[in-house]
Amino acid sequence: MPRTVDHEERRSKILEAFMAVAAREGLHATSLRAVAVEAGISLRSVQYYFDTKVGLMQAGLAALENQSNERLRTRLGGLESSSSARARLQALFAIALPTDLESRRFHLLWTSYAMLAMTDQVISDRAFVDSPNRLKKRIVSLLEEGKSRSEIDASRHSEIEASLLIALIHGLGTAVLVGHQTAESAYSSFDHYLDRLASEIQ
Amino acid sequence: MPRTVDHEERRSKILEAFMAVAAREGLHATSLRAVAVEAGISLRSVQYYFDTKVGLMQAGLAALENQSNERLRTRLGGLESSSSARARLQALFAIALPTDLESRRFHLLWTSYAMLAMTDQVISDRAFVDSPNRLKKRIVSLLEEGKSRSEIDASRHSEIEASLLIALIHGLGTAVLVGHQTAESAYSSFDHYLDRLASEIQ
DNA sequence: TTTTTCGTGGTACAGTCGTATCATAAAAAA
DNA sequence: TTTTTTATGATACGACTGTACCACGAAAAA
Repeated sequence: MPRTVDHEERRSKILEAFMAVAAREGLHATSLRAVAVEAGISLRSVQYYFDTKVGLMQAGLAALENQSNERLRTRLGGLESSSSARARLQALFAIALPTDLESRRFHLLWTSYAMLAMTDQVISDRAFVDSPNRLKKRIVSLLEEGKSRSEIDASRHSEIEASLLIALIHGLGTAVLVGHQTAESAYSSFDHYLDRLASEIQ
Repeated sequence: MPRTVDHEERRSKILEAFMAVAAREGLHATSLRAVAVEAGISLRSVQYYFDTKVGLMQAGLAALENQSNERLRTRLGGLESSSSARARLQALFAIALPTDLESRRFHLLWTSYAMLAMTDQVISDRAFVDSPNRLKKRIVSLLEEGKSRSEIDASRHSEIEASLLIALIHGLGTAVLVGHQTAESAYSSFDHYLDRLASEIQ
């Protein structure tokens, strides 16, 4: 068998092209031909490595979340459990806020996938539940650690606070993405929120 | 001139069909023919009242926001300035949370439009900035009123708090829409948030 | 009554899409 | 060396899509 090509390498190259096109033209307007051109290969090759378009889109979502997890892991790993809970939440926010190209891409595409999943049941994989669950657990343990160090009031309900934080981060991200807020005002708002989260209940 | 038909009535009928199809099939998969079938008219008539597809989509966004504003106005008008700030924020949240069909439709389509606007500049009208501005002003004045009644600590920055509230409402809405949270947990989380918003700073 | 304009139906056109098919070069297996 | 398998190219097909065009009934205007 002449396996002179690395399938995994080809697939990730195509997926990278897919995400690039999707971020530029929109997820709905991403054709197999455009992906092929972006990757510098023929349409047939895209078909070869991802049988159908649905397959490519599912793999695209998985790749998007993998990339995001990786990004979170590397950029947050440096100060994991060494810094304060507040510093780590600020770092998390800085990573998540769609300011640079990669986070913009993630926010845009993830939300597009989410809306797509509401009408096309083909997408609603476990990819949409695994990754957010992981993030929530991470934040919960972060809050618990903060409590144990008295950085966060112990009466806070970590599960609820984590849900609030995720929702807030996503909401501020969307606001920045569509231009309702500047990144600076979002940072400032989030800081206000953290002030209140850390402070004692009256 | 035989103007036996009410243009405005025809247009709103078509727009209603458009939103129904878009909510069911997805904004990206909404064809003029599908809208025509949904409205019970011919493709030609859709073309007649909305020259181009772009025109229909722009009018669709405007109709969506009008409908949402109307909904907010009528359902919130009853307790405007008579109830507490907290009660009004809870009512606002109940209206915005995508639980019933209409709010689900709004959240899904508005977010779809927002993502679409990131790649297609045809959509980025002032529709995307007018309506959110109006909502923010409404919340700001609501908070100011709450301050004047000592329901909300006077040291709160109303602009920032309004931004946080909008982001949180949107974020929780998305979480409920995609199934990351139940409506009940979202209500509970929002209540926790209001607790902290109302309480004194330590 | 004649003329003009409005509203609508039917349909054709050019383009794009995902998918399937056929051929073929290259490399491993025999 | 012969055979088989892998990877890729080129291309065709049917099903859409938005848009344009033509015709015609009806009702207002003349």
